[in-house]
Amino acid sequence: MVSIKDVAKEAGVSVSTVSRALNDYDDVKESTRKKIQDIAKSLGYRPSQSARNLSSKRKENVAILISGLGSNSPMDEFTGNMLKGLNSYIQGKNMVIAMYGISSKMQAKQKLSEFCRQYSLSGVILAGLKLGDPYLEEIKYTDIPCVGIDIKLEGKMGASILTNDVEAFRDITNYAVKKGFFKLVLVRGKDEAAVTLDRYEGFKKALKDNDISDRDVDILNCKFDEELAYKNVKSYIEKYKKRKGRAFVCMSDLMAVAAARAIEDLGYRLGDDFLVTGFDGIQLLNYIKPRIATIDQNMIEKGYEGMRLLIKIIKNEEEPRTIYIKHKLIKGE
Amino acid sequence: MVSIKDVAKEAGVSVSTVSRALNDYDDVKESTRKKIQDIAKSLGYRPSQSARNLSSKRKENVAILISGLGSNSPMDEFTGNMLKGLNSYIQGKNMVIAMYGISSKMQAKQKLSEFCRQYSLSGVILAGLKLGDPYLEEIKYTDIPCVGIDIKLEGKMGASILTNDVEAFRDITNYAVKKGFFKLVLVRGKDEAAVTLDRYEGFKKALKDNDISDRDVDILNCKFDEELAYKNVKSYIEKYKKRKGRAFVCMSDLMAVAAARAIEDLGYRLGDDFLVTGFDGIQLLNYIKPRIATIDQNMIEKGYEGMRLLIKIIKNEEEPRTIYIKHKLIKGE
DNA sequence: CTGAAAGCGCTTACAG
DNA sequence: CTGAAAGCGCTTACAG
Repeated sequence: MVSIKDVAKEAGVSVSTVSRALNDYDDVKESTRKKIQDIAKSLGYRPSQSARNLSSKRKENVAILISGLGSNSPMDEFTGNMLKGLNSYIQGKNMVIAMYGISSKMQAKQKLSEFCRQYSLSGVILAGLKLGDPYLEEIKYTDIPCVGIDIKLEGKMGASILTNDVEAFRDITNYAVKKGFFKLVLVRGKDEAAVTLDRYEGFKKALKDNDISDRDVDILNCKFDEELAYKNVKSYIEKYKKRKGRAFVCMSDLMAVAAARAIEDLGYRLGDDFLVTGFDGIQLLNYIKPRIATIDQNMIEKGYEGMRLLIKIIKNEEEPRTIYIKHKLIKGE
Repeated sequence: MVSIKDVAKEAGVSVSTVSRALNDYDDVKESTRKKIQDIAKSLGYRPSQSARNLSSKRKENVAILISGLGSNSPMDEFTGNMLKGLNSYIQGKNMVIAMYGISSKMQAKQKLSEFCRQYSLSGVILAGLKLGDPYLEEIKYTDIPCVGIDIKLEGKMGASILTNDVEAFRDITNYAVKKGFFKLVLVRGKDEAAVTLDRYEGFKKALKDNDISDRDVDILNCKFDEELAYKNVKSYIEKYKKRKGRAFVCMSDLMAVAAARAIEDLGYRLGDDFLVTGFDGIQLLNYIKPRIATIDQNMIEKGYEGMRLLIKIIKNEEEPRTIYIKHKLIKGE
């Protein structure tokens, strides 16, 4: 295995010169640099990251820490796309990102700062964190740049990449109303999720936008559970048989798909008798007919922006901040 | 940041003793070890991986190298689930896995051995590799343990985790026949893909199993392309209007979904007039009615086994070899 | 512009 | 059972 020494020997210079030449220090004669670069290349020399981490202070090692990876359930589309986004940013930048699974349990055992020291990390992206996770608290006081995906990070080093759930849900609700459905049924997510509250706020804003009174609104608490959504929507319709013309405004696509199924199973026609809208923008919707309107959260973009911001923060070229990724309304049929 | 020195000082011993105590060497007095462990814990000490990599020969750093991550398309379910599987193996094992995107282009620029040296890797899992990728050739002669997911790796250090595509496709074809469909239409993938050839072989075996002659078989070349499958199936049926009772045996679920759509769009009934079978076991099928029969490739298990095998090989507890992950026939409606 | 030298935080023969 | 010391492969003040 070829080390910096081999390059130095071959080039007839000292290791310090090799190091400076390869790291683009400007106090190296151009001809020397050229020679060293050529030799390094021909030898297939690659500096050991470990040695670098050990000797250098300024390092740019980043990692994505994902909570909930260890389980045996299929990977959700959001996380997958976010990973894609991360990687598309560093692609070609000669960078590398490590991925670590962090359960709530392990967060309790090892502090984030310890973790970062152990793996020489100078910044992390955090995904899948839940309210109440230990790292959330620690981040408030840490000096390691952290970027939260879909979770608000506090503290002077905490940055966040979010969807503006309030506005997004307001948009989709307004869309339903514009389609002519003035009586709304909110298919709601679970209360513990921060997004539920935001989306609910957006819902209420849309009500105000359209002067819709609470009497024209019902709420089905479905906790982001498909089966529950199916059951609740079904029994809701059965209960109020004659009351067609309602829009089921759902807080997730999966609940929307379940709602649509319930409606069709009862013999009603989608988009006509009832309207269903979703939220998330998952692939599945491309295969369900008629097309359900939804909000695309643009997870690839979130991953990309998260990575970009993290790098900039580490390089001191940007300040930690919250970035809202533009959502996109996808119309239905 | 607390280092091994801090622990040593606090414990009143030398750093060598701390190192040996924490690494479970057996030449340390039990009381000393206990004291050191307690102090290390209370101080929140974590050994620096970089320092370890540099000083120690035996290391167990592993990484997953994924080709095709840099693109902007959504992450496919297979890769996502495979990642889940990997992580579920190392979960709780106090291990960590790095993830690197490797395009074909970058493979040409940096040899695998150089890559592994740069990041102190003692073994890698390779996913998404295509026939003809540079690393495939290099692996034949490398001494770094490599595990290929869904790709056959050669050489004394090459291991592979595969689906037995021949048997799996034979199974699903037999299933179609058992359902009473003796006239088969193979909806074929692209020729360049290794799996296409294997699945075709399985298809032919099933023909033999059931004494089906070539005259009762048609082949639609659809290249794993949904639109092509839709078009081809549609025009095929239109051409032979009266010939109902055929089974479209598809080499992928997505093509199967397209085929099913084509059939329904023509006004025929699925499972009755025509049968459609898939291959892969993607989530989408859970939402399409009637349920399309398929083969579940069990990607989570593949990731899990890949990780397990790699670790064992590195520890010299198992030899590199090919493992076929059991596929599962999922019946349709 | 270049080199000698210290040092990063560990591990591991070696000596006792 | 324990410690002193060398060494892993780099980076970076410092001297010239």
